[in-house]
Amino acid sequence: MQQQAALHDTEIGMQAPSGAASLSLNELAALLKIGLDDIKVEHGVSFTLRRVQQGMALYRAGDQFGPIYAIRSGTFKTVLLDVNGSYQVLGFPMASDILGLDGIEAQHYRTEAVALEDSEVAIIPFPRLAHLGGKAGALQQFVYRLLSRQLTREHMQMWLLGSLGAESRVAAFLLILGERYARLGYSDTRFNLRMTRLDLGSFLGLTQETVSRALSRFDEGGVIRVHNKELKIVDVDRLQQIVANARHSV
Amino acid sequence: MQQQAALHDTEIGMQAPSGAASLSLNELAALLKIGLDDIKVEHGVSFTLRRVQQGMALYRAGDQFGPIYAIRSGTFKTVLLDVNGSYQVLGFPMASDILGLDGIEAQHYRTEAVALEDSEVAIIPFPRLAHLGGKAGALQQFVYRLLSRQLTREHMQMWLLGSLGAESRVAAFLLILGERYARLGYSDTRFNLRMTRLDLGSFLGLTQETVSRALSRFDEGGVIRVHNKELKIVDVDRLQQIVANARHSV
DNA sequence: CGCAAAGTTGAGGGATATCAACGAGTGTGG
DNA sequence: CCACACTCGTTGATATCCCTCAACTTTGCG
Repeated sequence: MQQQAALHDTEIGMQAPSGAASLSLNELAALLKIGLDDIKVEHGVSFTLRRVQQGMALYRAGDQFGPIYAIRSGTFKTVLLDVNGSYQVLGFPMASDILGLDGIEAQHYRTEAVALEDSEVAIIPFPRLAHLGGKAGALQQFVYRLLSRQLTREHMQMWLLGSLGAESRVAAFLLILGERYARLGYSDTRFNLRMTRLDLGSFLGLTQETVSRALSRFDEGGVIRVHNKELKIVDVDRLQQIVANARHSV
Repeated sequence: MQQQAALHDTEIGMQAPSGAASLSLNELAALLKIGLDDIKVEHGVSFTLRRVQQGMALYRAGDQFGPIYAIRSGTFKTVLLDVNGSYQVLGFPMASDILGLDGIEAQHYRTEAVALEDSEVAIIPFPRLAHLGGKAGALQQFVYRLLSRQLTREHMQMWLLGSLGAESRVAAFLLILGERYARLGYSDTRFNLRMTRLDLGSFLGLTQETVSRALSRFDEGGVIRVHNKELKIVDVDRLQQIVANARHSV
C-alpha cells in the first residue's frame, strides 16, 4: 500500500531543494561511460542533480517533454501504459543509463519512470541543448527525432511480444502494418505481406505454423482475406477486438 | 534458392550507377514526415539515392558504421544475428523509415538490413554530419550515442522476448543484470533484485508465478541462491547453458 | 499484533511449439 | 513447354510449456 499510495501522490518537477549538487560535462561523460574522444569540451556547462524517492515517478506518460535524465545512483523501472490500464515494463535503468529519450519526437513522454529505490539523476536540458545547434543543427534535429521515433516503435514491439497471445500479435501486426501503409498513401486494408511467414514468425516471436494458422483462422472467420502474400482486411473492428483479448493483460 | 544465394552474394557499398538522383533537405524532410518547423534550412545540402535489389543487404552486422539510410521506396527487414547463427527479425522498415541508427554508438552496425523487394534509399552521411556541430556539438554527440545505445539494448530485449523460453529468459536476465552491475563496479554474481516478481514478469513477458518457479528451480539445481530480493549466481556456466537452450532457435 | 503486498507452491488445462506430410508457387534446365 | 527441384505455405496430430486459479507462507509496516 505504501508504494501504491506513494505512486499516486507522486510530485513531478520538484527540484532537489538545498544542497543541489551538480556535475560538469566531463563528470557526466564519465558517468555515462562515453568517451569524449576528439569532441571539443566546453567549460561552464554543468548539470543539476535531483533526488527521487522510492516509488516516485520522475515523469509520467503524457507529460510535456522537458529534460532527459542521466541516472547517477539507484534503480528505476520504465513502464509503457496501455490506454485501458494494462502496463508493460520496458526496462530497469540503473546508474549510467538515460531516462526520457522517448519523449523527443512527440514532445511528450510516452512512458513513465518510477524509482525502485531512492535514486539520484542528473538533469540534462535537452530542449535548450537542441536549440544551440544553430546553423548546422537542422539535420541533427532530424536525427534526434528519428532515433526517438524508433525507440517508441520498439516499445510498442516489446509490448506486443510481452503481453499478447499469438492471434493478438498477428492481428496487431496487420493493423499496424495497415496504418503504416495508410501513412504512405496506400490502402490500409489491402496490401501485400512482403516478408515470409518465417520472418513474420521471428518478428512476432512465433513459429511460421502459428502465424499461418492465425491467418487461416482469420480468413475462415471472415475477418481478413488472405492468399499467399496478398492480404485484405475485411473487418477492422474484429481485428481490434482480437488485439484487445490480450493473454495476461494488466 | 535464388534468395538465399543472392543473400550470400550480396555486394555492399556499391553505389547506384548512372542516373543516381538525389534529394534536397526539404524533400528528405517531406519523405521522413518530419516538420522542419523553425529549423533553419540550409541550401545546397543534397542526399544521393541508392537502389537495392531484392535479397540484397544494405549493410551487415559488424560492418564499419557509415551512413544511415532513409527508405524512399520498398521494404526491408532488419535482423539481429546471434553468435551461433540464430536470428531475430527486429522490424520491417518501409518508405519514410530509417536504417542504420543502431550503428552510431559502437561505430559498426549491429544488425543487418535486407531488401524484401527492389528498393531505393537516400544516403544520409551521418559521420560527416556529426562533425558539423562545431562548438555546441559535444552534448549533441552525447545524445546520439545514448539514443543509439538504447536502441541496441532494446534489440537485445526483443531477441530475449522473441526467441527464448521462460527459464532461458530468466537466466539471460540474471546474466545481463550481473554484467550491468559489473560495469558499475559491483559484483556480477551477488546483487539485489530491486523489482518485484510482477515487474520482472512483465518485463520478461511471463507471469510472476513462472518467474518465481524459474528462480526456485535454479536454486534447487544449485545454479543460483535466492532469498527474496537477494540473489547470488553460483554457476555462471550453467546459466549460460540454460540461455543457449532457446525454445525455437533456428 | 494485524493487515496488505509480495512471494511461493501445487493442480490442471489451454495455447502454442514440434513433428510430419502435403500442396502451391517459382525458377531452372532439358 | 514441361519436368524437376526447391522454397514457401498450409494443415493435422501430438507433446509440452506456461498460464490460470487457488491456497498458503513470508515480509514489511503501522
